[in-house]
Amino acid sequence: MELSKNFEPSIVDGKWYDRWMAKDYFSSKPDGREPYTIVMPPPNVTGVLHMGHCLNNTIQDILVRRARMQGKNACWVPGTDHASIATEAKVVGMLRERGIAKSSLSRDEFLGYAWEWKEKYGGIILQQLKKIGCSLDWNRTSFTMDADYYKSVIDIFIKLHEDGIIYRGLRMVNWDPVSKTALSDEEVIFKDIDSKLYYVKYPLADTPSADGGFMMVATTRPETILGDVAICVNPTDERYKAWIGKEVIVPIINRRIPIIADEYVDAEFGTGALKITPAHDKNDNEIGRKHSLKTIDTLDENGKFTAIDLLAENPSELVLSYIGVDRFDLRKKIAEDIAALNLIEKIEDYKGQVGTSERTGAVIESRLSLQWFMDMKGFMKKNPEALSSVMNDEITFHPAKTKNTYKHWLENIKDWCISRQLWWGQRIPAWYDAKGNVYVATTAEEAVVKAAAQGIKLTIADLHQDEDVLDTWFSSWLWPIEVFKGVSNPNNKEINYYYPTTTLVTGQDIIFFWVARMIMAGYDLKNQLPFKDVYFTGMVRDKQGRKMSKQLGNSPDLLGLIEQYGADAVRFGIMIASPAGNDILFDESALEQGRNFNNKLWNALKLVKMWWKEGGAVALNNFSDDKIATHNVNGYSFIIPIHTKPFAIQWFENRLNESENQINQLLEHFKLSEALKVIYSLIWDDFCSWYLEWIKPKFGETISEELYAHTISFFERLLHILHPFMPFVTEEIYHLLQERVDDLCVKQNEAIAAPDASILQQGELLKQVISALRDARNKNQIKPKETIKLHIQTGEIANYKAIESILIKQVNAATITYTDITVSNTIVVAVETDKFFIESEKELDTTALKQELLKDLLHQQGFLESVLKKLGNERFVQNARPEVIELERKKQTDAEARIKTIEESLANI
RNA sequence: GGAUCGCUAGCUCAGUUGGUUUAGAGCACCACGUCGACAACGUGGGGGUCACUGGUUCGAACCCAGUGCGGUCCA
Repeated sequence: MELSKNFEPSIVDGKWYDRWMAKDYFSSKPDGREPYTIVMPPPNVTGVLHMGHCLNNTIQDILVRRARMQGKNACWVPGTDHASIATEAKVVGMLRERGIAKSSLSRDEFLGYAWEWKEKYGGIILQQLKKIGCSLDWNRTSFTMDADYYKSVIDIFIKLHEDGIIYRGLRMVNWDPVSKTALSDEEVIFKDIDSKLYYVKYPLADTPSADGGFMMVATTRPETILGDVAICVNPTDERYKAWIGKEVIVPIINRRIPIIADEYVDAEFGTGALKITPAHDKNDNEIGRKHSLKTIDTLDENGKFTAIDLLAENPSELVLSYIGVDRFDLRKKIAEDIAALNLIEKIEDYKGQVGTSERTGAVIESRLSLQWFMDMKGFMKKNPEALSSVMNDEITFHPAKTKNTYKHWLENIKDWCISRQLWWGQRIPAWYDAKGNVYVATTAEEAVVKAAAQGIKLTIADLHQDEDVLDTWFSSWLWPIEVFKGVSNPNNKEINYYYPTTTLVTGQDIIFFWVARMIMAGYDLKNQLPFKDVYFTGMVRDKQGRKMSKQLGNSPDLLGLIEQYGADAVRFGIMIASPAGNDILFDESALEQGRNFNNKLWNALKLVKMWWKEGGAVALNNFSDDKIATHNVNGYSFIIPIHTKPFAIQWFENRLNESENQINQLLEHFKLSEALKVIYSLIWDDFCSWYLEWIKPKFGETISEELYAHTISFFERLLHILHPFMPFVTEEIYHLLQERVDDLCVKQNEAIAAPDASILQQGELLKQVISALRDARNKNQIKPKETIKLHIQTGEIANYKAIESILIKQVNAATITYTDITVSNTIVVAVETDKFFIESEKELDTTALKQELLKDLLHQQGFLESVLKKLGNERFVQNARPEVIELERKKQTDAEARIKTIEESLANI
């Protein structure tokens, strides 16, 4: 078969994915093997594949494919998250485009549209994962709103309520006025903003004159002033000691409020006096509670002014005119109106921070609201393993530094607000009667029973269900358990086999949202960790280190890249530049490198196939082992091994064993990027640049059956090692190397022999000599086509006998001879303690040669000096470990020998 | 403001408990090369006071302290 010039992924990729699917390689069932389980972090059901997913899922695929080849029962579970707030926002947007307002729909109508949307767009992202080769068990595809899953979430809510962990309460929450829902602390992103600091005067009450003095307060939020209930100062602040207990007047509303003292106030900030607005600030609310102050709410759920709490005070026309004004306009308006009263001293520029909604970007309002919460401190008391298991590495975080972040969060954990004022999600199973009593139960029927148990007689008609749904993460935290039905059908065969899962791969950004909570759920519900290793990826950024965003337009079109470079090249590109836990600077040139690597493999295939002849595939065991024999060289008798195997085969066999051990070690430690680098260099440098060149026959000649069989077998081993990283190209070449029925995808690993250090060393010497001689040729402008005569002066002729034929070919020598003395009128090259004399037709440029040697001499002398200094230090000789001293002695003798060699060479010129 | 991580070649990063030839790789760069695998390539090459200042040690990129710069998380 004629092979194309380059590897063509677009033709190959889909073909193999279909075949793997047809053969059902990715589906897993419990059996006697050790399981290797990964649950995919479920992307938003309406999401599309981006670079972050690509990185994340490529890593998981590498781990899963490797486990599969190691003979483990690999199970990788796909699925999607209903992503309550994000999806609802999308559906609302879609409806708006169709001219439908959410407010005009009933809950059921809205959910109808939402499900329709989900069915239409829900699967897209999963289909895209097939394009990058993800070997997921598609039969297990799960969704966080599947019927069983939904019910499990509800059941867990009820259980935790019964445990006293979930409660309902009126608390300060983070309120998103755009999506009109409460958010958890984790969903609030703090951003730096430029704002103004307003210095407002609060006139002192009960003073005879209008100009009886005032309290000056600096605030960034004058729009909340009508909700002020006190002014607070630090009790140690000398400036204000006399004021404590007096009253001031709130501008515009003319409310009398007290001046109180609390340690919380920072005397350094602003004027040292803080206005207290318990309805609109978390800290103010704390102080308000501590000092039993009233709460006066002046902003509604849309972030617009409301006067409901003010009506009792008989507010002025001016106050009433604010009704319905948005908070940001209100800020300007109220500031102006206070200024008109001559009560603003000054306005300063101020750099502050505000919380914004992770989803809508809206500035968050702290708002007093009746919501459902989880008592996290109480929960942690019940499940202390959630922290200890991570700290003692039962659950190992990679990189380990993320442990600190985790610890800090858990030790300062706050209650989790789990209710959301949305419709898309699991509806809270709480039922209210007319008196406002609440019954937590799966159904209204059960709620009636619960009420009866409390002696309250109700019918279903008397109850209405809570309108709110649960935070998305309140369902995601069950993911590793419920994808195996561990909640809905406890102790089933699957959960007992696959759980705890093996490895979790996810972004650092959701360590609190998701990772921490899965660990908590694992211990609370299963009394077990949910996974043993957590591999955190960094964020994918662009070349300049900027976050990828729609606005910047710097997020590449992933599917376009796959089309252009091929899935393997994309996988390579993203993995080669991805140190564990660090952000990845994505650069398309890495994809080019991946594509070039594909071609390198492809061309190696073409070369090897050129050597194929009828009956070429010969079993390896047809060839006998090495033996030891005496050998005659130049009249001297040497004991040297007679290799029936050519040196190239021996060397590469050992090189493979060495590398494979190294790669396994790297992968055990999740150093995927480094492992790929080792594989890349093993294939490109050792296999292609050295091994294939060493065995390459002259044009028109063929290689021996032995060489051919070994080469095919080496190539297969390389493909095997590379397969988890680049599944398509490796499978394709595996099948092109020779006719076969099996697939690389499920080929099992074989035991790796220990490498023979002496052969590896000899290989290194050979490479070093070849490079040095080529360098010398290059520097002396000997053309590649011109042959040389090579004279070798060495104490170890045996070292060179086995590699002579390779050396001749690689440095284009006509002859090789061994010599005891310096050969005059030649280029001299020193490697280790051996000398090489290049005899050539070419006129020699002795000055350049001399300079080269002098430079080397200087280097060696400097080196020797540093070694001698060490050895001359008495304390070093006394204290250092013997093997370290031994090593330094060897360095010394080596350097001395080399200096001698160079000096002799210089004398010869 | 608190916590935390980092600073090694032009760029992105390795460097395992301090000693392994006076620091390694890939990309980029320079020179030469189009002999039957590969120019998306080959063969060579140049390039770093390991952020700075002190300390511990026979010995420091590595350990300790401080300074500077940058990132991330939390408030």
